[in-house]
Amino acid sequence: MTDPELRYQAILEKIQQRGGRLTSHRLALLRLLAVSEGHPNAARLYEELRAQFPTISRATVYKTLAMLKEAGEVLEIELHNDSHYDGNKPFAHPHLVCTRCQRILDGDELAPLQNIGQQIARQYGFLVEREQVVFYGLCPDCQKTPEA
Amino acid sequence: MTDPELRYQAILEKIQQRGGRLTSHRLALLRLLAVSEGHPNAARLYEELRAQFPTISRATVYKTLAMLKEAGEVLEIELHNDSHYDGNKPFAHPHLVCTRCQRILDGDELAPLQNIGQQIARQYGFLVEREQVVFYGLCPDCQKTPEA
DNA sequence: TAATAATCGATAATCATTATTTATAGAGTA
DNA sequence: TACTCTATAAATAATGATTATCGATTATTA
Repeated sequence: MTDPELRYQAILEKIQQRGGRLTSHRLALLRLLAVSEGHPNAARLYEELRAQFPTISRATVYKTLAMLKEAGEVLEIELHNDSHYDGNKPFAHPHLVCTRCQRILDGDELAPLQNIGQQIARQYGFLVEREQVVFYGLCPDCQKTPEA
Repeated sequence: MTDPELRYQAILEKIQQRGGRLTSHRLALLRLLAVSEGHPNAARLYEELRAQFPTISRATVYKTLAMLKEAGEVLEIELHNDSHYDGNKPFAHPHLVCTRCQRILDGDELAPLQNIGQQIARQYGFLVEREQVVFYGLCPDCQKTPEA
C-alpha cells in the first residue's frame, strides 16, 4: 500500500498535466479516493462529500470519477448496478466481494490470472483489452461469525 | 451444446416441480432462452416477445428471469447496467465480450480458472460462492476487419 | 361448483447514471 | 484593475434499467 499522501499528490499532478481544474469539490473527492481504505461507490462518496459541501451534486461525483477513470487514475469495479472505485490500485486486478459484510478485498497475487490474456488469445483467438474479475463469497472475518 | 428442445423440456419441468405456472408468456420466454444461440438481455427478450404478445410487460420478463435464476436454470451475466442471460449453461463460467460487435462468447475450458476457488481459499481464506469473470476485447471476427 | 390461496402481470415508482444547461474560473487585453 | 472571452465545472433535468405494489387470474380444495 502506497502512502496515501503520495497517492493524493500523484493523482493531483496527473489532473494538472491534463489541464483539469482543481476545485475544492474535486480536491475533496481526490482526497477521499487516495485516503480511503476501502473501495467506495458513488453514493458513498457523495454522502461523505455532502458533509463538507452541502451543495455538491451527484453529477459532479460521477463526472469526476469518469475523468479520473479516463486518466487511468481510478479503477471502476463494476458490480451489478453499484460500481465501486479503487483509487489506490488503478490497474486491473481481481476482487473478492463479501456477500455478508459487503467488504471488497483485493485479490491480486493470484498466479493463475497473471497470464490469462495470453491463454485466451491462444485458445479462443480473442484479444483481451480489459477485464472484470469478481469473486463473491465470505471473507475470513464473516466465516468466523455465524449467520446473523 | 445440448439439444435446444431437450433444454427447453428441462427448464419446463424444473418450473413445474417448483410449482410455478406455465403461462403462454412464460413458455415463449423459456423457448427463447433454450433456443437462442446468444446471450440476450432483458430488453432483447422483451422486444422479441412483444412480436408475439403485444401486451407483455417488462416486469414479466424480469420476474421470470429472476425466478429462473433462483431455480438455477439461467445464469445472469452481470454487465455494467445491462445484464445478459445464459439459458444453456446455467453454471458459472467466464465470458468474453467483444467491445465492437457486442457478441458474448463462452470462455469455459480455461484451465487456470478451473480450481481458482481452492487457491483463493488457501491464499486469502476467502470462501468463494459465486463468480463473475468477464474479459472485454476483440473477437476473432472483429480483429479481421479494420475499425469502422 | 364455490371458496380459498397463491402467483401472475401491468402500472407506477425508484435509483443509478448521463445529457443538457447554466455558472464560474482563468486567460488575455486594454 | 476592469472587462471581455473561452473552456471547463457543476447543477438541473432527463433517461433507462429494474423493482414494488396491487388488482386480476389461475389453481386447489372442499
